[in-house]
Amino acid sequence: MQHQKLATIEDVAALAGVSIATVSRAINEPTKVADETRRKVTEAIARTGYTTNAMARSLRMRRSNMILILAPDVGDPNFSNILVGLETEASKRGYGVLIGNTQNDPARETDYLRFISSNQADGLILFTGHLPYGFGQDGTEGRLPPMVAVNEPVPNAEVPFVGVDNFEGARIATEHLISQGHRRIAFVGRSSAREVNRLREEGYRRALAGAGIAIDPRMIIDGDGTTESGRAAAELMFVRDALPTAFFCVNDATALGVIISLNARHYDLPRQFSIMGFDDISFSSFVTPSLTTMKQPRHRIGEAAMELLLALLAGEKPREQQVLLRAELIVRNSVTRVG
Amino acid sequence: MQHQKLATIEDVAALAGVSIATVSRAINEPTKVADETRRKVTEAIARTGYTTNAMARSLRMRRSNMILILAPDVGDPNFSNILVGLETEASKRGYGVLIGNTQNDPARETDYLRFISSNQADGLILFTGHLPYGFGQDGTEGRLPPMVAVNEPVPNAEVPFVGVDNFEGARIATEHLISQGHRRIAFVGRSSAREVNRLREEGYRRALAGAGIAIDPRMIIDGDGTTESGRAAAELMFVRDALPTAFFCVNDATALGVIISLNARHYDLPRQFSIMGFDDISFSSFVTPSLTTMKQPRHRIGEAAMELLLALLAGEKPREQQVLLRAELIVRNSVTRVG
DNA sequence: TGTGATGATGTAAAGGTTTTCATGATTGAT
DNA sequence: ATCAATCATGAAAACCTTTACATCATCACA
Repeated sequence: MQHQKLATIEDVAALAGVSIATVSRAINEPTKVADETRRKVTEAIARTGYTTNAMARSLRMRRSNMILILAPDVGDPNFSNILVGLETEASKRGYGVLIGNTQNDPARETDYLRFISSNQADGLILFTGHLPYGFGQDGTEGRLPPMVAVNEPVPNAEVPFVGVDNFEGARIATEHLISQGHRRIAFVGRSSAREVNRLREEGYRRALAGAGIAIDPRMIIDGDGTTESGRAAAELMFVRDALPTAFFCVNDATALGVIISLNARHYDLPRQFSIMGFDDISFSSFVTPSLTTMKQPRHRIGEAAMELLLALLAGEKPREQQVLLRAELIVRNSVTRVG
Repeated sequence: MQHQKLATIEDVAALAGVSIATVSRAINEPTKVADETRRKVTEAIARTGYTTNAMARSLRMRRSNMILILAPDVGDPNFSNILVGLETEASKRGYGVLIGNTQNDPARETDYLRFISSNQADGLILFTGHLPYGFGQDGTEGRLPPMVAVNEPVPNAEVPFVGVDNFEGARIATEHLISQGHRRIAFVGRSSAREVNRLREEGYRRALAGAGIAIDPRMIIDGDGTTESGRAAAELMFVRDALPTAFFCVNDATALGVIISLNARHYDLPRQFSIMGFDDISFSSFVTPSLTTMKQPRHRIGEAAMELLLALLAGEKPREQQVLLRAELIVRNSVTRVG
């Protein structure tokens, strides 16, 4: 390009009057070179404006110091906040992050593997909940790079997972509703296909059982986690004519749907119904009534995941197969005392 | 690492019984090699599972096929949706995207330059609104890589800009309010420091002027674009006792603040006040009343920016210094007819 | 048949590092 | 004074490509 030719290690060596090997050592293992020599090299580097060519370095070292992040939807706000944590930690350790938006398209997933197989990335962070399509096929078998799953665990695979403790979080959320006097508590968002939903339902059940409250199957409504599914679920409850005093929703998006439905029916919230969410996404504090919810420590999840991946990369064995971080109860206005 | 040794071009050449030069050509300029030879090479590649080593390739070609994206806040939802467009277009053209979260920290900005100076990235997308701190200093002067600014133009620099047409969008928004019978229209979010705010205010003024409505300086309120600033602005109007019938807010976050303030004062929206936003961020459709706003074509902005950068990279001269995309009026419930 | 052009392939250099191994110098111990 | 150990440095190989240049065969045309 228009780049004028950059200084190479040879230019530095010439200017400092030493060999390129010495320059390399002065940069990477400063203790192994004499003080005086190091001084000369340092000065020569400053004078030439030398920066080491990452490509040559990666070629030689067989590692790129890059991490590939594979996510089904980069636009998802839940993703982007974790990304901040991932990026922060990576950058701190001298790694760069490469991002791949798969849209759940197998072709794109496969396509991104070239970054791995061509040595452009040393490790992999998976938001997809499954191994990239194309792994474990033909010759690539067994050449899986170090990787860590975030957000969504990878079933049937030895991939360490970092995420929020959904079971425990859901239990705490439900217990909060119980502590406010609620006995008829709906769970909105049952889905056997989604591990996250399953775990949150488990936590809900555990809390009810712990309080000696019998579980009413009519209080458990299917849902896929979208706002629309929350709206539909609330409507369904009116049809069934089995009304709770509180809705525990599998996530904030679902809770929003429930609120929209109840507002449309002109109920006075939270006086007539309490709503509890999970995730604490950005608009949860702005909706009316503002949403009481469980906050995911997204930044820390990102940091922890990257930390784990870099440890793996350094050859350490993971001590645990999963790292679960605690969700935090955020009390706002959508839950109120009853009875 | 645990990676077993990968096949190199030499393995392929040996298996196909040709030289490595021929293999390289078969891959990169297939027409330049005989049909029969190409067939043999293709088969050998399949058999060995060969993928070309990107590092060696980049080293030799002096280009990495990577784009660095520098953003002050990767968690910002406005950013992440543009990112999807950037990524889509890049990926389609065989480029990868590297992301750098600067948090407006000069040290981090400088740090990310190593990706450029070490040849790890060929071009730069800037969300920061200014050249990275450290550019144009000392020796690096004049070694600016191809770059494109997005979201926020870079003042006093020859950096092509891709973004929404703020002036025109604000004009359309204000005209919409006028078409609904509004005459007393406030502008919330004046800021001389922010180019975006300045342009939107310009559009607002033009629309009023076009309709022959005199501008009342009490109707123009300062604000930095945050939700809190919107709330404060609305409160200020009550103090001043100079009330409009409609608020045109510099962005949706500000509009949200205005809505929160009006709701808290128990006004019936939109009957008593109309509110118009700008941006169409995710929760705008969920707030009550749902927000009438101007939608930024974020995906297309991303695509257009990447397209432009890749053209620059290919040596083309940009035809225009800026590419402005039209915002689209999204009519929801927060604006109603008056008078 | 001879000549020049065209086409397919191979040889080798270049790209910029890191690192092994060798070399000499210096130090410390005997 | 001798020998071994340590230390600082340099020469050169290796990492894996792409590509300029050379070679050789083939073909068309005179």
